[in-house]
Amino acid sequence: MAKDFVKRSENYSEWYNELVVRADLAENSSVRGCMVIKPYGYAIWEKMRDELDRMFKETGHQNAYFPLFIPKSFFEKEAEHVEGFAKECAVVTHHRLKPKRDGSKGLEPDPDARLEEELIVRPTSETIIWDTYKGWIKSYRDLPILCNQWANVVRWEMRTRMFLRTAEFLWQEGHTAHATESEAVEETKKMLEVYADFAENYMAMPVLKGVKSPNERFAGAIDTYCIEAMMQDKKALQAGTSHFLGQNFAKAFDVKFLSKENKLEYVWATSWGVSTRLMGALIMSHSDDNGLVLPPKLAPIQVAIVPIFKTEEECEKINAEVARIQSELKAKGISIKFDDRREYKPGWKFSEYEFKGVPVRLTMGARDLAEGKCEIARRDTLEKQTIAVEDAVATIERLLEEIQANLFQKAKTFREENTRKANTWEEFVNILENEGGFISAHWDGTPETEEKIKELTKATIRCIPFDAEEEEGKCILTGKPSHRRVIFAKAY
RNA sequence: CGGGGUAUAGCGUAGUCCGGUUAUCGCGCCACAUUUGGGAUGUGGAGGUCGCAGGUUCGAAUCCUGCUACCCCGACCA
Repeated sequence: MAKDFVKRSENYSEWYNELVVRADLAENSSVRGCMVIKPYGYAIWEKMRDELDRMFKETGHQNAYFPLFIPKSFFEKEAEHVEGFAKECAVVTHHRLKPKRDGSKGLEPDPDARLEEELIVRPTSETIIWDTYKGWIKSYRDLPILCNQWANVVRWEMRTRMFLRTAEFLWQEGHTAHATESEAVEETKKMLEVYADFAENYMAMPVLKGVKSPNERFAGAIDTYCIEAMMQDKKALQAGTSHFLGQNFAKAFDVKFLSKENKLEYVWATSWGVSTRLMGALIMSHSDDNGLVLPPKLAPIQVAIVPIFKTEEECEKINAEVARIQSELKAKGISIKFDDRREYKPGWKFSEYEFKGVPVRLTMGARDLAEGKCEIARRDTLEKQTIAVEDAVATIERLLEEIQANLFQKAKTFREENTRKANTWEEFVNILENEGGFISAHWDGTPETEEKIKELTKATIRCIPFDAEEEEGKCILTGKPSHRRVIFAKAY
């Protein structure tokens, strides 16, 4: 079974170049470009979802749910939005099947059951939500509306990649409505901060915060803010986006309100989302040749306890000793898997918890028991130490914090080591070819130049960092003046 | 949608060019025994519409035609 994991996961190696991850999180289903997320993988998603959900609620948001199907006409109302999504929609045209008319076996859509108007399986919910908000908003007293939705969406991509780009994926999408532009902009920024906080403090994944260039902007947005992370193969991954939509959707769906000044005004909007792509980001940020490495705050199992015994009598004695440690850890809210399965040998279990990314493993055998000791192993560094049983709880608690901090620091150092400045085109191309990673460089600010650079090198502007310093320089491609550096990289 | 490739047991595969005994091997699975501090060993066993549909042939995993699905490279994208 274990080796089976290894073989299958060789498919994942493309994510890491040389890295091989033995993680049995998901598998392709027979449906094109979709994936089945297996229980252990889903447990990680649930941990992420629960933390994000808590953060959303702490910032004043509520959950709601909107329909999966969106009438085609809704998409036609916002010009840029249609253009952005029209090429990748799943379209429902019929509501009934019947046996094939030519008598061959199989079914076909019943021509009599054709829908008057086609339904689109949501690729994102702006349109149906704004159509709904129209009925909710009459006065400034109805604002702001701060809703979030946990849902699945479908985008019929030409090419799919496990976790990063599947035809159907799980995500959350926040959609807010505000009375003023400044309040909406503030909301957009606030939610980007929530994402950055989550990425860095829970996923232990450092991110760059910034604004997207026009080419990379969300279809229908005035501005798209994003967090960008660097994976272990030095490619960039967009981990989350927060969009300031201006009054585009309010105008398209005619959502107006009476202000305090008794004037009829269009509503200001934002939307923001993160998806199961974060699972890919998590895997690609920390994993090593032995499998997954999970940050303790998101690990479904934080501590695995493996007793080693020959006889049932030994087993009982060890279990009794371990039970105490277990109940103390549980009281502190630490999740534990106590594994005294007879079916597998200890070595097998060690490997299993390693490729599942369990942060800490506690092992106790007859030898330890006699000496009042146990062995503690940490997943991030693979170090093992033997300690006194009475120190186990405190040691594990400290280790979990240490691992969380260490993973973040390691990823941050890696990113810093692989972020370089380029001042000329030669330098730029040279870094891309030989080093990879992020490149901080000047750009003349035009979409044409960005497009040209992408064509020549496959590198795109990941973001214009919020903290970019004012600095006079020349565009690496055109030599035209520029006032700040932007971040280029090859991206997923 | 363009270019290239693949489809044989739960997984990974040999055999296909050049048609011919009972379709190969490894992992996994089941039983028993010995094992248990880093993925145990031995013996025995179960498991197959050779992607689907036609065709050629005495005979097809193998040759021909059509279809479908998946993978890789492009264009697209969270």
